[in-house]
Amino acid sequence: MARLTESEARRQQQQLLQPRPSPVGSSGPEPPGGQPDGMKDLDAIKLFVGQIPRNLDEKDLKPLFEQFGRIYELTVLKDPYTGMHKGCAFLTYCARDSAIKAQTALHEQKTLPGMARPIQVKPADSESRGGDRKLFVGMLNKQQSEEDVLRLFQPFGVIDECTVLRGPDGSSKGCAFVKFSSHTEAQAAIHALHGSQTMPGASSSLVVKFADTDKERTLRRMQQMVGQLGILTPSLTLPFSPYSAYAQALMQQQTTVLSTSGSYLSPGVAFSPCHIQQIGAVSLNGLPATPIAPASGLHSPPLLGTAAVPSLVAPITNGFAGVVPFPGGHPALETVYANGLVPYPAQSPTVAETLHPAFSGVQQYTAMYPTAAITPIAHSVPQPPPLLQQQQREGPEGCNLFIYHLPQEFGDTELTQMFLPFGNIISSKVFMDRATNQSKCFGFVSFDNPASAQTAIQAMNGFQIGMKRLKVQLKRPKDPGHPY
DNA sequence: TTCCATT
Repeated sequence: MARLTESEARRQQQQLLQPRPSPVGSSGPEPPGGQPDGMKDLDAIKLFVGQIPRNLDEKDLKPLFEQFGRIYELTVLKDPYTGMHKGCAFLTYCARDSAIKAQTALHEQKTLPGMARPIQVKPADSESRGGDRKLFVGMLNKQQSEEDVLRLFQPFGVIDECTVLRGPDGSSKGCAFVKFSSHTEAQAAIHALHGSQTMPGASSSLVVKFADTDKERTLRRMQQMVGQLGILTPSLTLPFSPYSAYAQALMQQQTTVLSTSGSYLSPGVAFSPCHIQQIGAVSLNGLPATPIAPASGLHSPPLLGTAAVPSLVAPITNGFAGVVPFPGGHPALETVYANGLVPYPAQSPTVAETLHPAFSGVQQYTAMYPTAAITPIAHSVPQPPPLLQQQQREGPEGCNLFIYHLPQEFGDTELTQMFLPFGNIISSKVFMDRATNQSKCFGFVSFDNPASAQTAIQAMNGFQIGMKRLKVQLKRPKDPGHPY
């Protein structure tokens, strides 16, 4: 709560500062009251500025850019809900010429303190018409540099940008982005190059396709997380499947993307609304929830609960691909789906029809997972941080969720895992009945930022598990004015 | 084998 008021105050302060002193480059004093922010040229260019340290705001950045001309508008991009600095900004000079000078002088030329990569100063996406022109290039070999890729693509048009993706150590990830000046050129390159050759050492032929959109990227990430959850928690996968929840969350995330092209989904994670209902039907029919969980059935195996979850947090929160401890998919996971649980006919079979094959799928799955198979995974995680052990730490206001209508079988671990994809979880707790040691079917999850909480609400509120629908809403803030 | 951010 302190954060919001702070940022509001800052915003107000900035507004007060609006009638600012005349910029360095301008001649003579401003006419009082006149020319509020000046006029911008009709052909002015809006610039995108990237790689800005998050502790710099407009007033910190102004001096850097003013030396190239009078600034018409400079806006640091912030998350609309949290006010969190996004590390980039939009900049428009009054004069087109200033923008060009700034781009020439600064783009990739200077690295701001604390940044790993040089500052980006280039026309904003909104400035360029012409839709898709950025390509993803896969199946390069790791020796190929930007120059090599450039050589490959130059014949098809003007290349605005060419980046080989690299790991933290600078080694190539075997793929690249190439941005052409037009969609047509990009299309031509795809046509000519995709599958055209196999780079020495690459496992298959060159991939050239349009790069993922933001939406596709988000989806892809969630899918990766879903995959990891399945690997980490085989005992939880069925029948109260986080899969079904995530599947629906995924469905909600995407609007038209998947409905038109589901081709890039792997079979194992391709869901349809029909399949989700099937999974729901299974759970409401009272299948044993966690076949290899300890006797109580209320808690997950400690190894999973304490070790596996934090290991998942790392890649989500800091994006270090290198720390993901479980490369590749899991064959057993495929098996479940291959054995008829998910791929039902689309007709809407009766409950009786769905129950049997689903049940056999469960049996088969658990049979392949003696606990011994899980243990090495948990052990591979060094120093399990006591993430779940800590007492209910509340997040800031707006970060804490109340979740009701949880399945009886859900414990803290399940709750945590269900909400992991939406952000960094500070704490999560399912409330238990003291007398019976049974879940009260509600709990709390705290994120470290309100945006994650909102995302989680959007994705999970109303989600159907079995006969119940989750209620996911902000926890009522403790109001000191109303002690009761 | 999908990136650092695009109001």
